[in-house]
Amino acid sequence: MPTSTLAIGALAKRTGVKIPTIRYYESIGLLPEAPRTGSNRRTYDEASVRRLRFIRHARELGFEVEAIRQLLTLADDPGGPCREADVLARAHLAEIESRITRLEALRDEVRRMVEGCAQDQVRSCHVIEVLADHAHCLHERH
Amino acid sequence: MPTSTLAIGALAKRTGVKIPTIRYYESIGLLPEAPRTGSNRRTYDEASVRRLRFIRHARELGFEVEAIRQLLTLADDPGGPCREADVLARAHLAEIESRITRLEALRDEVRRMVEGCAQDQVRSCHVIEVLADHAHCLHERH
DNA sequence: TTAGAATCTCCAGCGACTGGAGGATTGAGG
DNA sequence: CCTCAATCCTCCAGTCGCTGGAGATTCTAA
Ligand SMILES: [Zn+2]
Ligand SMILES: [Zn+2]
Ligand SMILES: [Zn+2]
Ligand SMILES: [Zn+2]
Repeated sequence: MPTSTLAIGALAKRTGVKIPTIRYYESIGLLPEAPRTGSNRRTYDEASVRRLRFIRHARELGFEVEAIRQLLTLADDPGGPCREADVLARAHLAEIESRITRLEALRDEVRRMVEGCAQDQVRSCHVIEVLADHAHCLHERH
Repeated sequence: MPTSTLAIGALAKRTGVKIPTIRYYESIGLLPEAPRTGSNRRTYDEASVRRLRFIRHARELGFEVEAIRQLLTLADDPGGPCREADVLARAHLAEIESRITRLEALRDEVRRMVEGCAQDQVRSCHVIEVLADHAHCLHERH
C-alpha cells in the first residue's frame, strides 16, 4: 500500500474511532465505500480523516446519524446556503434542552425520594413508598 | 375466568403498561410467571397490579431493569433494612446528575454553534466549522 | 351460529454500535 | 527464505427496553 494511503487501523488511530465502527459507518452509508487493495483491504486518505472526524465530532455533540448524513451532504456543497444546517442544529439544541428539563424533573423526584428516608426498615422506606405510589410525586407526569 | 382475576388486557388498562411489555417483563423475570387458565391465558390479581405499577413507576423515574429487580426483591421483605434501596436510589440520582451535567455542556456547545452563525453560505457556516474541528469547542471532551 | 375481540407464541426491528469466530494476508525479525 | 504475530476480512450475535406483526386459537356477545 502506498504511504499516502491509510489502512483502517491507521484511520482508527488518527480519528479515535474504533475499526468496527468505521466499517459500520460504511455499511450504513455515512462513509463512502472505501477503495480496496488487491487483497481486499480498505484504503483511506486525508479526506477520509476529515470526514470521519466530522462524523465523530457530530456524534460526540449528540447529533443522530440521520442528522449527520444531512450535515455531510450540506458540507459537501460549500457554496450553498447554510440555513438547513442551522435548522438541524437548532432542532438538536431544542432536543437537548428538553432532555435536560425532563432529567431535572427526575432528579428532583429521586432526590426527594432519598432525602425523605429515615434509613430504617423497608416497611417505612421512603424510596420504596414513592416507587409503589406515584401519588407521592411532585410532578404529575414523568 | 373468575371475576376476581384479571386478564392481561385488563391488567394493561389498570397499569398503563402495554400487553407486549407485560409479557416482556415476565420473560425477563421481572414479573413472575402468571398462572394460566385451561386455555393457556395468563391470569393476574391485585398483587400483580401493585407489582406492575411499582415497576412502571420505577421505569418512569429512570431506574434500569436490573435495579428494579433488586428493588422488588427488597420490597418483598418489609422487615429488612432499607439501606440497599437507598444506595440504589442514590446511585441513580448520581447518574441522573451526571447526565444533566454532560447535557448542559453539550447544550452550551451546540448553542454556541448556532448563535455564532451569520446565516450565509455553508463555506462560512459556524455550525459546519465547529463540527469539522473540535478546536472550536469550549470543553476539552464531550 | 358466527363475527369480532382478545389472547397465545414466535420472531424481527429499533439506534448506534461492539465484539467474537474463523479465515486470509501482511510485515518484521531471525 | 521462513515463521509468526499483527492486521485485516466477512458474517453474525448481543447490547437495552421495549414494540409490533404474523398466524393460530379462544372467548364473548348478538
Ligand atoms: Zn430507605
Ligand atoms: Zn411519580
Ligand atoms: Zn450556518
Ligand atoms: Zn468539540
